[in-house]
Amino acid sequence: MKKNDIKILLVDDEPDILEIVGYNLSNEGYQVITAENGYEGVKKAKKELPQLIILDVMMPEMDGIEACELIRKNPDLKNSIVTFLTARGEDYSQVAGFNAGADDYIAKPIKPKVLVSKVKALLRRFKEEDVADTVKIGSLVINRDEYKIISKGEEIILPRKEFELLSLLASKPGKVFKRDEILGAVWGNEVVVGGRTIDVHIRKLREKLGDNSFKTVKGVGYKFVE
Amino acid sequence: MKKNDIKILLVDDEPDILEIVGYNLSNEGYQVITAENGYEGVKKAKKELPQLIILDVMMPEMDGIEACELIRKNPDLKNSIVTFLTARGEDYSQVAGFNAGADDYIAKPIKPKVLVSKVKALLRRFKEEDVADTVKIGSLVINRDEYKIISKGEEIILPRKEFELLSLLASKPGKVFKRDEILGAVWGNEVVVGGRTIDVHIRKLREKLGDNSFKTVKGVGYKFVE
DNA sequence: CTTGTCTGTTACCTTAATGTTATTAATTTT
DNA sequence: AAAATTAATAACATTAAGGTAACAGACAAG
Repeated sequence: MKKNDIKILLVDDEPDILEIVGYNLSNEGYQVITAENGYEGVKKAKKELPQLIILDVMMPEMDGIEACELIRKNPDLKNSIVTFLTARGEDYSQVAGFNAGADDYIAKPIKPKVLVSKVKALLRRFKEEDVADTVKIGSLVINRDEYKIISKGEEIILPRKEFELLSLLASKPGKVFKRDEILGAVWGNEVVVGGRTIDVHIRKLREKLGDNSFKTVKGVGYKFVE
Repeated sequence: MKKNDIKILLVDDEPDILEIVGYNLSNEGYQVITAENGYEGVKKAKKELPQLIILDVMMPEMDGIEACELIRKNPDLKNSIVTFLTARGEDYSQVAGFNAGADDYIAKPIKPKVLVSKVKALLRRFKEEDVADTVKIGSLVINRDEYKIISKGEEIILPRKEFELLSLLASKPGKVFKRDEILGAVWGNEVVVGGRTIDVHIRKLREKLGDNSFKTVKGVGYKFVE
């Protein structure tokens, strides 16, 4: 997602804040939408579906807490990040804010540089969560980052060797991997293990994923098919 | 920190201002350093490392904005407070000032009493921490500034290593962190510690937060789940 | 049909990796 | 400087991953 595709909704009743913060964020290339009270903020949030919503806690019409609760109830906005602006020392609003579903808060007085870097950090986190390091083969999702497999919607945690083996076979669906290839890739070239080792691991995978995916090619090796 | 240990750098090209403001601040017990243009101001700032820098926006040689940018580039001065002196109605310089990294501004004409109380307020703020850096993951709230966390409404204070470890794992819930990744991030790349060190710290965290959050992936590492 | 080769399966064993606890060293606080 | 807290290590316990042996079954060739 390009930076100028990112919408940030800024809700505060003080025009000064809107101007300074808005200026800095626009300057960074973000698309900034503003609202002057909670009611208007929620309305614009629903319409614009911003990635990030910055809410002042104290506002006329509808305060930030209430606005946040309403935003969290909207399914379209459940992936948006909500962060509060809170005056220093307002411990209560922090707690209430988190309870209402906020992800973070920014203390006033606002320092533009801190704000911008905080916004960047929040958006980075947002992006990373969505675009995990995953590979999909049919109904199988392999996530190297989390060392886990999702097969038919079921999350499966595999031990290292099994994970590596599956990972290898699934890296080229249809290709037959010879036994030496597999040994070299999963066990390492120097390591020598018994003749039945691969079979056993294949068997465990078949057990955990349902057999149909692993085909035996006698005298040659194994392959993974969808 | 005693009041007479506090250095304030005052940069303005008008001798009148230097005198009046300087007099009032000295009277309050602050140590006042002056400079007559931006260039000289930056030079003195680097040498004296004042806690507070008051910069006039409009100056010959080098204006306040530029001076501020230079000051902000110096790591030794990153904790110093910078505030501008700006003529009333100079909206642009306010915005530009904040953008350059200023913390506040003081409008001319200067009223000594207002100035002094503003300075006091700024220095008070300086003593407190910057901006609370707090992150929420599920029912866990991590406050990097205060090195404390809130788990299930309970406030828990963790020692540094444990905090860093939790902080790392929780920064990407679900991701499996390999042992070397953890060592690199928490202990530093050069440091070599024994093989059981991570386990022990994980164990302590499990004790304090209830085990369910930390999953072991044998042969790989650990992950945090909600 | 028989035989030999190859893979599947099971149960078991070994070992590597992690968990646990106590103790010591280092650090911070008072 | 003493006390308290935290960090690291060592030593041992526990667990589960990985490997193996032994046998069963399948398949192809003769």
